[in-house]
Amino acid sequence: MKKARDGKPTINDVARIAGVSKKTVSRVINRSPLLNEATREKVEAVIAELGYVPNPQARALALRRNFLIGLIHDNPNAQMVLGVQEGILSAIRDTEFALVVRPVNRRSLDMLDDVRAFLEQQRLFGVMLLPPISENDALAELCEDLGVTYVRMGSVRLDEDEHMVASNDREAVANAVGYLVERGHRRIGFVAGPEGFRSAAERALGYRDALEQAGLALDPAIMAEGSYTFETGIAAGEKLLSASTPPSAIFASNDEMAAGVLHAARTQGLSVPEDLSIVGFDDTAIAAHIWPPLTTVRWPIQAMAKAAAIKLIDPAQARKQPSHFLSDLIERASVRPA
Amino acid sequence: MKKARDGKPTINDVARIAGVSKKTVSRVINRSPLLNEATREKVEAVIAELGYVPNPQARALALRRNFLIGLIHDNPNAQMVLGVQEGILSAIRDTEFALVVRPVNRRSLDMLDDVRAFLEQQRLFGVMLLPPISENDALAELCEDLGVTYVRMGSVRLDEDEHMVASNDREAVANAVGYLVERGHRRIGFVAGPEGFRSAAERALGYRDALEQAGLALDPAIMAEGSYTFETGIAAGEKLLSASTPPSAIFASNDEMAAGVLHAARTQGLSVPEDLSIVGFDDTAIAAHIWPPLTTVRWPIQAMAKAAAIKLIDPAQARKQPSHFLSDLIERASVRPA
DNA sequence: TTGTACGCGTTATCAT
DNA sequence: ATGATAACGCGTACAA
Repeated sequence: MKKARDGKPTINDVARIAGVSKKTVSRVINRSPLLNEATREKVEAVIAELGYVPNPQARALALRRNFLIGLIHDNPNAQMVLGVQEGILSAIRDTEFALVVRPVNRRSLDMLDDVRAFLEQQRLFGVMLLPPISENDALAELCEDLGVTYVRMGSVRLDEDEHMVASNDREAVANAVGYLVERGHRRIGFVAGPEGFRSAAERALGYRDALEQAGLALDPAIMAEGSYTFETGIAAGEKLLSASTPPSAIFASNDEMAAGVLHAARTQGLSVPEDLSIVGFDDTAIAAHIWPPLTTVRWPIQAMAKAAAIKLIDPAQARKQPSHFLSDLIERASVRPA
Repeated sequence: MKKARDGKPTINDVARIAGVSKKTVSRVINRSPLLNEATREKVEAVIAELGYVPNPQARALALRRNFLIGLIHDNPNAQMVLGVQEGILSAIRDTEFALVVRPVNRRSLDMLDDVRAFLEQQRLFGVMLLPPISENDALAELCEDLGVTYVRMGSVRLDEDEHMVASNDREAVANAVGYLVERGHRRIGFVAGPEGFRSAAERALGYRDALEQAGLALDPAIMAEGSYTFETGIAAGEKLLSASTPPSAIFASNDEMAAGVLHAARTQGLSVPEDLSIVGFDDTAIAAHIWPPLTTVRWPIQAMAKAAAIKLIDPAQARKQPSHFLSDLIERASVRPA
């Protein structure tokens, strides 16, 4: 019999000192109902006294599953990734789960192999997939094959409810453009996101919906595509503003591009919102810090991430978690009536 | 004897099929030098064939240490946290280490208890501490007590080299202000960061150094303090610009406040950089996206984080890693000669 | 209600 | 150079 030598106290130390068996201590830890109240209290006292904390590695080995949940992402934007991390943390706070992050490179050819190696090596409890890589069905399939439960975050329903948490970008954009229509804008330009991004496609659909709803026709002359960057936003803005009949308002599919449009407008001597109204998407930090502050659409990122994490770790609660979230329009100062 | 039943193959499966003992397989995995080449190849063939990957939980248990490194931070800004995560990942790529993140609340009274619980529960290999909480000595002491190795990132040398990776904010700010002096500015305002932040104090010292070096006197009328936010930047800007002799240039201790100063200038009808030059600090996303793009100072965050991670996981390399890093001045368009 | 004996997958000790 | 056997800390049958 060894004493509590150097390291942390173990379940054996607790059992020995409390004068019970390991199993009893184990029952106390796992809140087994069939336990004598007196025994429980005695054991709990010893646990407190020793400052005993169960070793998660040993638990993981015995239970044949660990308590790590992974976040796999391709850095869509820093604000979003951090928001997700906060959301997950709020779900696992006061549990034994921890969050391990794994940035990957979407453009890399061996991205899938990279993820596979990661999952096989770490044997995570489950993973969360962030857009845009969450849109990759092969990735979800890989998780399935490897027996790693997963939840995908996305701009639209990509999977079954238990594997999915979605914002409804199409509807959110339709609302935002509708907001412009309500304010009298009839010539509304659109800056699309890059092809291949599901979010970009959804947002484009939302734009069409709103125009159709308002009885307005699509006009390619005031539509452009960017790649979600500031620079491509400038280029898109220049194109739309040089149309023979330029728009009185522009919806850009993300804030970076909206900032680019703003820049292009300013370069052409236009005032925002006096001469041009602009609406963005994402509500990243830029939105509030450019001038004028940008009216934009915000995902409830933390709430979505929290719901997703709960789906992952708590099957009992999973069904009760919403799978669909509505985005809010954040009204700031970049829009005025036509 | 069990077959490779349902789950992943184990070391036993490999040993049985290769016709050797567990220990031999273990030796192969751990690259023990005293091994017959033929045996090694035979075992490696079986490993490849089975797709065997060692179980990290079992290893952790046997070795009595795991391979998780923690990142504890209080979200100074999203860009920085993500940069650090990337840096750490580049250091642990192709190793068995994984990164677990733990955001904490600096203002919470039980922040220390929170971290203690986290460390006791997860038993991490080591942790990285980000500013501003890395400046908290009690936190470092806690890690020490719990036997968790740590490395702190900060704006100045806070600890011994093996526990520290520092940018030299004082020198960086002195350089930035000197850059203004070189361009003929003699009346240079300063927006300090909040009291209690070591970085704020260091940056203020850098400002004083530069003025002294240039033979300029400190003038409280063109100095203000903010709390690293956009709004406090506006307030500070308003104060400085309403001085009886307003500054021709302003150094703000971070980009958010610089953006606020820019906003204040614009509100007062001033053009930047024609009427006022502005320099910020951090090179966050805002810096490049406001108009005019902000000249600012950039930490080599990823390089610092990578060095810090190597110090943590590889004692052999630790000494060779630099502990001090120089920040770069990023010249954009918010400065012009006086 | 509580305890005994064994398994989880790996490494370490000490032979051989 | 290789193997038998005992840890590592915890959970679970199955008994008692």
